[in-house]
Amino acid sequence: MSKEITSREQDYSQWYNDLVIKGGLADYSAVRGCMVIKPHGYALWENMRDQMDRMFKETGHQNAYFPLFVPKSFLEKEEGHAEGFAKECAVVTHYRLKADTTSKGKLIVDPEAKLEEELIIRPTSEAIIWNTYKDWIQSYRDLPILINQWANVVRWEMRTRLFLRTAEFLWQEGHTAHATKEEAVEEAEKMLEVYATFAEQYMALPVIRGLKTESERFAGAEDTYCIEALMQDGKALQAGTSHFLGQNFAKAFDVKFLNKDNQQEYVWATSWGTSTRLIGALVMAHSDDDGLILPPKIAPLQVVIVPISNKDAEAQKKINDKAQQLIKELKAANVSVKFDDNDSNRPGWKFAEYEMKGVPVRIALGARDIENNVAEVVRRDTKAKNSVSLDGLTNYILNLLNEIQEAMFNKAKAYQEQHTTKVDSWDEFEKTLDEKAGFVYAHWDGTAETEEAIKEKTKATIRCIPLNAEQENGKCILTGKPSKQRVLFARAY
RNA sequence: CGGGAGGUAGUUCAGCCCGGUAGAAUACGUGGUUUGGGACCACGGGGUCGCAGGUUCGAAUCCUGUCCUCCCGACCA
Repeated sequence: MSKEITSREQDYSQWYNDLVIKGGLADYSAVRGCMVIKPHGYALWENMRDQMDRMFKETGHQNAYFPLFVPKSFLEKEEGHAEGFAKECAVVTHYRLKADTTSKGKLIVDPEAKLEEELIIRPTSEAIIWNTYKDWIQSYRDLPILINQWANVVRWEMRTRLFLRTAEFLWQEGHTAHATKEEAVEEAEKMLEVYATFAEQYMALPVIRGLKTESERFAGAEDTYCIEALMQDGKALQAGTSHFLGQNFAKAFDVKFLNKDNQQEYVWATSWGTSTRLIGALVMAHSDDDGLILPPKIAPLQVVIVPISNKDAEAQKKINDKAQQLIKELKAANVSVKFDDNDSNRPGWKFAEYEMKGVPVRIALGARDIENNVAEVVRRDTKAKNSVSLDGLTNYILNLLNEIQEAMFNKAKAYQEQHTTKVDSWDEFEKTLDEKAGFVYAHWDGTAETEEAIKEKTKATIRCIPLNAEQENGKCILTGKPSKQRVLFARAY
């Protein structure tokens, strides 16, 4: 990342937008606040989705699908939930258009076709799902219900940004119902760990696991667990959340079950979600000025082979034959590989193009290499070039992909550690945020007022109260009141 | 909703101050030469200058209105 970019927020925004657009992930669309996810970006999402889906299934969940439309009255039922989302809902009021008799070729909303009850385009699905669970649950034998849905949701945000905050986005949302509080809490914590594992092992993105403060909690939740990641501009990004919903939705939708003692009880609930925002996290955490750098485990394309064309037909044939053989071997080893022999672009153009797209490994093959029985192998993360023997090249590539995956995580981890600071005074706190940015661990007196005052003064928020953190007596940096544990502060997206 | 910058070719933009034939780069098409870090030559297609009024012999350019986009704030479980 260039120095100029760190210095100004606007430049960083520009840098990020360029990476997303030139990296071929997505583009702005004709619809305000919505983006077009292009094939490269969608393939990346599919890889992430498939991996997470496997992990959900391994933890006993099943997929299902619920309606896009939520009747307004459903959304109203859980008060906190309704308030939290009311300001950003798209609303369907009519079901028909008709020709405008005063203006040829134009359509108007048919006033005759007004819906009796407005439909809200889901900003999240708790309401419609709990309305359904009511019919599914009678006895403790019906529990737990462990369901996940892959879907799109709409939140009418005032300001949007590619992947990070779009009006419509793709996500998964898990919704579970349990017989006991303990089981529900365990579920929420288990899914947080699934997210953290996915982020760290697949996205090469180190995260901090924690609990949100009351003011940052999900609308309708008792507790919100989250994973927080650090971006290269020193700002934090919430990368996934898992909520313990208590009995709030069960009470709102009257979902009771008969327990073993033949007594009616409200069901305990969780919900958890991650979205295409993770792609934004990936871009901001790993990329450099030459483009995206994608972790091998989720990169849509892991290896690209660029032939260095040659006028000599025989030499050219040798290059192509060798490339085909390589492709066969790599594919057999489950590596996704592309041979770009498109003649309309020269090698240099291709090098730059695949760097922009973040392909982890590039192999260049020219007549000179064939003569020496080698290939030029370049890794995207460090740009290191190596001349590698063609014998055993497939094994070399397999090892290299693993090495890149690991190196990317280590680099991001080191960055996070370097940009994590413990502070004990207000001056130190402000100075760190302004001059160093990143995560800041500090003591807080536990009140919402102090949290708000700190946000007001510095724009920094409490990202989370870290889980399993050491207990330590200290004084709140703002009020000086006693505190037992440091919390994680940062300026955030 | 406040502050700022913009809307001209598919894209990025120049031209506007000082009114007079609609421009560049890039992308695209055809042909050729090329190919080890974003090639070159030739020819070609492509724009009612955001929209609506006004001033003028004449408006991308000046005036008024209006719509939209982007960035920064506000907002954002």
